[in-house]
Amino acid sequence: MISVAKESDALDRIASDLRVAAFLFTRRMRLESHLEEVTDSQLTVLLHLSRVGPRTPGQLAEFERVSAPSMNRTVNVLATAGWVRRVDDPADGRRVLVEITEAGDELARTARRRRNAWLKAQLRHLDPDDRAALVRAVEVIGEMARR
Amino acid sequence: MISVAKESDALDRIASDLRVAAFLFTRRMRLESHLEEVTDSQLTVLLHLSRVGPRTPGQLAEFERVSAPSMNRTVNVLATAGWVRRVDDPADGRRVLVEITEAGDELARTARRRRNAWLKAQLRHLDPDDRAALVRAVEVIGEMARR
DNA sequence: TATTGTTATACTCTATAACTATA
DNA sequence: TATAGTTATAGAGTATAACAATA
Repeated sequence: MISVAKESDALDRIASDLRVAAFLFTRRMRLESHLEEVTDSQLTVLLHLSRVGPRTPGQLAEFERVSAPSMNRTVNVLATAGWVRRVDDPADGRRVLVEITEAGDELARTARRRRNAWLKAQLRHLDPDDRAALVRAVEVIGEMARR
Repeated sequence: MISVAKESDALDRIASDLRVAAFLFTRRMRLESHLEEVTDSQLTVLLHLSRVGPRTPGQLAEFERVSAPSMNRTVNVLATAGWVRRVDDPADGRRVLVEITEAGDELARTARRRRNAWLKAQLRHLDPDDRAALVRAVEVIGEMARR
């Protein structure tokens, strides 16, 4: 029974540390983003659209794991700013496709570079073992988040 | 020059993947927290106070990497709910200490258990190599966030 | 004058509930 | 009746600027 308790304690420790690290890391990245035109969440949607092409609001919400109204607001902001446009789906009158504009695509590229600059500088100084662990952990964390 | 470009591209890829993973993971954990009495940010402050004892609002803000007014709002919510109290520093009239109450300490313990449940279940199914990579990566990410 | 805490203000992110239009 | 999108509403988190009190 002792080993079961130890195992549970160890997992507890990892869980707490991981949660705190992810939380602080997310905040720190937002701080180091130096974005002016869009917020972090907005840029994330923009980058997704840039990579995968037009998507419905519902698909975007599911992918980003947020509610439909929440995503709708983000799309509104992006559309008002001219980074995306809504296009009616000719095959189904209920559906709408959100499409990145040329200006949006341009912005996504430059903003992504700016946003990654700080993090890349951090990664450059890691030793190879740590970097390898990080790469594997990123996959694991991503899978857990999406499972 | 090619290898320099490759290195930069590789770092770019890791940076993007890490950012997305941390972002989604944080959202997913908030979703799986099942907290009613406090939000995620509030509980984080509560747990910190529970671990390290009374701290000034300024110290809390610095530790959590948020602005002083932002932390002040969080402390206000916690104080109104009775989870913490403010105590004047007798040695320096400008300073205030934020102290967790007994009820707050009790809440912190039970809420922490509830919040970790989902994540622990995920961790339990990882194979040992992945878990080791995760542990090391958590240290690395935490250091980057706080550097 | 410098430091610590707080208030004022404004904006983003988020969710649930309700509503509209189409299938 | 079910689905997709949207609007209405409300609350939390965040920052900058301004203010108050004390050292």
